[in-house]
Amino acid sequence: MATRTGATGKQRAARAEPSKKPDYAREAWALLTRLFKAEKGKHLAALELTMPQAQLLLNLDPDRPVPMNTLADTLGCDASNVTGLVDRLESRRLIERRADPADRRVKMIAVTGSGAEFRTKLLARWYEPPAGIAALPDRDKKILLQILRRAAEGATDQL
Amino acid sequence: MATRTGATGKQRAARAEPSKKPDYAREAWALLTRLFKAEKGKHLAALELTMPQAQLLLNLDPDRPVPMNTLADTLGCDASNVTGLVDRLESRRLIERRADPADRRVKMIAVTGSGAEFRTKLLARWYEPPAGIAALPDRDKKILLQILRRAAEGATDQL
DNA sequence: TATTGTTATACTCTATAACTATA
DNA sequence: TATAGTTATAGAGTATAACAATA
Repeated sequence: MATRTGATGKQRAARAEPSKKPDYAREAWALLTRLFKAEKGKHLAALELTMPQAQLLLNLDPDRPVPMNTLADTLGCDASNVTGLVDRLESRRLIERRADPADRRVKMIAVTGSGAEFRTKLLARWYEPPAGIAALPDRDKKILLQILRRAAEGATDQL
Repeated sequence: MATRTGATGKQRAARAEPSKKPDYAREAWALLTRLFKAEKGKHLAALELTMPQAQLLLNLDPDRPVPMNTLADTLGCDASNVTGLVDRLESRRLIERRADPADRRVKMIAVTGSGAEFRTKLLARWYEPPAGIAALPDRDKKILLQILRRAAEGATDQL
């Protein structure tokens, strides 16, 4: 949105043809886009996880097993898909299938002891800000968060 | 997140054990992490592209074909992988293989006419900031970018 | 009948190794 | 011999459809 072909306010010259005005938000987002790719990739490689496996693990509560179909909903994928993801994570002893006494069709996914430990490491890394951001003065970090929170409020259910 | 076991005013006490102090950068990054997943997913679905296909397309210059092996380097994947990606994109007539007169082993990947058009749409979407950020007052956007640029400078080659 | 999880099947992405055709 | 691209193969992610067990 906001093409604003008029060309008026700030930008003095630079009214060649498309009359591009500086798009701060777009540039910021482009910057972040590149960062994300690199950061998440590093974490996944370090922990030998794939993105879907990490998502599954992050969406588990070590204290409360969840049915596989709930997991499929949470991850936004088909149930048949969850079977495979759980298979692989279970083979690493990070999670395990448990019976549900209330409904014998259901299998509850629980985080194992070592899985909980592993998940803690994952969680610590996953939201760790990139070096450049972590190195910002506290004041900047605070402003950054304030602005993003404002953005989150503004969008109905964006964040 | 943020268990804040201490339970006090601002901070002051709260020196239970982990003594968690508010981590602005971490919270900001967590916020952004969720946003990215949703945003990029939307774009890819809308254009019927997979992430690697989008990356390939974005890394092409419509005005200058590149050898496949260069593409493999750029994408950071194996050459055998590029073969398949190019196959699928070529079957959609978005790109095409061309001979290199200088070296008959090489195949140059060029963007087709409709491919260039398609890529323009992709590019427009790809770095489009989320609604919440786009809706921020211009002043906030500007500050956001300034801070991120500072972060980019700070990190040797982070961004 | 409806639901939960699995299996069968079919794509895509990914890497490694082997192969072709060039250099 | 070395390099560019392909093919063969294998494992992971994904969805759809069919199926078994259980509600």
